[in-house]
Amino acid sequence: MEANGSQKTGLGQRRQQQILRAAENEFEQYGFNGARMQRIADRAGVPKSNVHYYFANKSELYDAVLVNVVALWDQALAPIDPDSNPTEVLLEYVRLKVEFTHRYPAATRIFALELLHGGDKMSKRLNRRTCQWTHERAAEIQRWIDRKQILPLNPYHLIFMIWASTQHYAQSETQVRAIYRKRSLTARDHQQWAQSLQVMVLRICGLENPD
Amino acid sequence: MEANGSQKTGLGQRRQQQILRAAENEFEQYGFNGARMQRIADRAGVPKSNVHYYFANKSELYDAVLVNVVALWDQALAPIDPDSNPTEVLLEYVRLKVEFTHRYPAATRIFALELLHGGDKMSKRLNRRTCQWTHERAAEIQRWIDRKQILPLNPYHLIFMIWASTQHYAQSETQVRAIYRKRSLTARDHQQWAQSLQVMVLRICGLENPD
DNA sequence: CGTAATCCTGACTTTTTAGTCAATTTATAA
DNA sequence: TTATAAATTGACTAAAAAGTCAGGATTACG
Repeated sequence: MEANGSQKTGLGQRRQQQILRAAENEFEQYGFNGARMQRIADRAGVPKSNVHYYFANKSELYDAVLVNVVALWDQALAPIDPDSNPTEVLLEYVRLKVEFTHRYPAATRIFALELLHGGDKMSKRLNRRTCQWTHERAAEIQRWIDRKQILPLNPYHLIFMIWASTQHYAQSETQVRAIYRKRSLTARDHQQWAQSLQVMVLRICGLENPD
Repeated sequence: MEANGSQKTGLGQRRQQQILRAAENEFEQYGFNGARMQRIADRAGVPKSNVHYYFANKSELYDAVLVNVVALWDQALAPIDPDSNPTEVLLEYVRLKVEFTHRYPAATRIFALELLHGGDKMSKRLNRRTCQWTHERAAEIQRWIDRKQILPLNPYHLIFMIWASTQHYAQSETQVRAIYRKRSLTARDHQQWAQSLQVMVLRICGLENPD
């Protein structure tokens, strides 16, 4: 009768995933407090009690969604070859970050919502990883500055600027759409945004070669 | 008995403001759905029924809060002398925007929350004003480019980058604090952020004079 | 004063929503 | 085939929150 990790059939697993996806959309759109168990059930096409069969309560369901979100973020932090030169690293990172935002808008928005609400429910683990990643990256940037490979600047501020900007199309999509008078933002819109951001970052670092 | 705009005494007006401020904090912290009328009453130090005396229901109270937020935003959009040169305009705008974010964190976060939720409740009026302002500013930037006063770039993207970055300290305060290992962000933190952003924007536009 | 308008409030009702449970169906595997 | 576990579900309960209201207190003002 219990559900906690004791699914035997693949069918149960699939149903659980189906509910999880429905929940992700609901939480993205309404946030934790605005989300309704009934609507999540409706989205998943199952009765509400079936949702409770797999997830004891709303918090547990939200936590399960956050696990996915956090896993995605971990992945987004992962790469970047330390042997590359500053230009390559920066271009690649901006491109990846914009692509991520475009590909996982739900995860991006849920993350943003969590931060706005103080990130209490966000796992401590992610926080530690993010901080560590940031300090390492900042140190790397500082090394570039020391070696005169890029213009001097506050490394943390460069990282913040990239984060803030890359997420902008997801976080403020409404505003951007209103200004462009568009119903939705296409892959092309995101590509152009990525390109502009790349140019900006290179100019900030004095890396643009004007040919 | 009715309250709608029929206050005679200044005392009633003051009480209404007091409730409005309490509501602003509550909505900032919990969002519309997470906000509780009881907690708003507690914050304001009055019984719940007194809140209902001034605001018929939660939505009406939220709308009243949004009116203030929108008014602040209007104000933030207002200035900028068209006769100034690009450098002056950009420096001043970045400084103003960061200062605004620091001075009115509640308004900034409520606005961000609204955008994340699609901005349905945000007045159409603000939207039109914002769009108009943006198009005017973009045209102005385009003129600078045409006259070779600044390097070529997508004017809208420059505006988005400034918006996204200037708001970052309010929207992702949790993350920034975690990285800096600080309990709160001071005026000094914001000043330094403003300065960094100013340098970045100037470099993006090719306006930095390295003396 | 007096009285009328405004303001205030505790106790209440209503609505919404999360969460439970017993009964039933469906799948699994000996 | 049949015993057992897993999955499903409608009808229910409990809790939380919004919202109402009658009557009391306070204030403005002639």
